[in-house]
Amino acid sequence: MLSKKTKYGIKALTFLARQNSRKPVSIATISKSETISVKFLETILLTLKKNGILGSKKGMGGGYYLLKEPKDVPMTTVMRVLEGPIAMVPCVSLNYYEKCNDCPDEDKCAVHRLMIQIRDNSLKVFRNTTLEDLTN
Amino acid sequence: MLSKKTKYGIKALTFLARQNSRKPVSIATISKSETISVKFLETILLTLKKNGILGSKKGMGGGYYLLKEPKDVPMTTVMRVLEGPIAMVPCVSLNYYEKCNDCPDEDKCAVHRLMIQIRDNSLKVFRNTTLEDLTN
DNA sequence: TAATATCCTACTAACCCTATAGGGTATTAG
DNA sequence: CTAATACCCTATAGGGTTAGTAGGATATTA
Repeated sequence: MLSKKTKYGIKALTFLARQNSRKPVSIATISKSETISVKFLETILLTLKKNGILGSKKGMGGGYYLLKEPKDVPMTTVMRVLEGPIAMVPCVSLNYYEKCNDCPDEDKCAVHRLMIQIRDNSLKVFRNTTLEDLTN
Repeated sequence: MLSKKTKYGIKALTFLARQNSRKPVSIATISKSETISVKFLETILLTLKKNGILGSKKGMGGGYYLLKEPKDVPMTTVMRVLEGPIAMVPCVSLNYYEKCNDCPDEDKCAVHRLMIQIRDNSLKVFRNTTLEDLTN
């Protein structure tokens, strides 16, 4: 299941990507437009900022803005920041690999081989989709 | 993330699929071979039975066995029984559809359109993979 | 009748997710 | 200089799910 955090995060990013200019947009504005709790959205945008996807400006006229052009933000990056690993099991994760404590031989593990296929397909989609693609 | 329940379930099913005969195999036997807690495995096999994937026999020489040939058990069925919906969000689920309370127009929702692609790719893999494929 | 093995429900401890609270800090306008 | 705006940051609470356990009931076989 996709977390609300990720869902809201993607919606907010898409909203920002749709803006004509890259001027800061306040949390309140995004919150209203996308029907997301202000406080919850605040924490989400903060993690997007800490992970180099958004920039911010404080004070009057401040808000959040994209650091890159929407076409240069692949969904792999967004998903990893918000949702964590793209793989369904740690033993097939590229960025967060972890060995299973059961399972002596990964190559012979049915779950392992099945989940590699799922991971590869998901990766293909996320890699080939940018924020720009989501604005249409 | 794939739940342990699903992971163990798939391993147990694969173990059963690898048997030459369709004679009952006891929980204890599967438990030892796959390093899964007996009690936990018990509940998993029970749900597989209740959902028509496994049959069982009580008493001495009893155990669980596949009701169909491995090649006739697609992973879509297994995943839905153990893990639930294949889709990452209810609004793109075929079997467990649910409308989002935010989001007035699904066709215009970025998350919706992205997750349909993920669902379609996962479905393709699960549909084209049977228990037999996992035994190799 | 004793041994084997599934059946079934309930329970608990741990963990994660969602959301909120409450104050701190930087910036801008007047 | 001051007030208003809006982000920054940490902590926490409540609810839900997951992983695993307990303990007895029931059916089958030898």
